[in-house]
Amino acid sequence: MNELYQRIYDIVRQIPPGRVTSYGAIAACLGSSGGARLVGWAMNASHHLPCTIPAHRVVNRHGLLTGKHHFGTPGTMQELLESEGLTIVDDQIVHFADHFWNPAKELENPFTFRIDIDPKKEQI
DNA sequence: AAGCTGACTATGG
DNA sequence: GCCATAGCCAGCT
Repeated sequence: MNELYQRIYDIVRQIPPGRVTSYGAIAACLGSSGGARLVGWAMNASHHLPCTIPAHRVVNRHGLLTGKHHFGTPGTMQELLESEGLTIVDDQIVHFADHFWNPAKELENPFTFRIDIDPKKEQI
């Protein structure tokens, strides 16, 4: 568990300012597609952690600031993101796809999975 | 020990 | 695109 958490924190720490990613992307980078909730729980646990985790750069797949309520005061997460040059409207990141940071791609790890092929269309 | 909850996501209608 | 369902893992009651 500590190892998995450490890996999650390691990825979150590597998110460059002004960029955001999603729980699922991190989970997928670790190999557990269904572990998106675990990432959220790790973020929650990161609060009482000595090191600083930019959890505000992690949002859900819609770019919605679902975890803003866990930053002590609601609005902190949005403020942090806006201070990095992002725009948030209605708790949602504007041009989310444009600021999205894919850990599996940016980190260039071996788990890089390409979704070039569409299994539905291929119909092997 | 069993069940519920949660900062989630994918899929089917 | 929206709603309902299911799968997922860890922690808490």
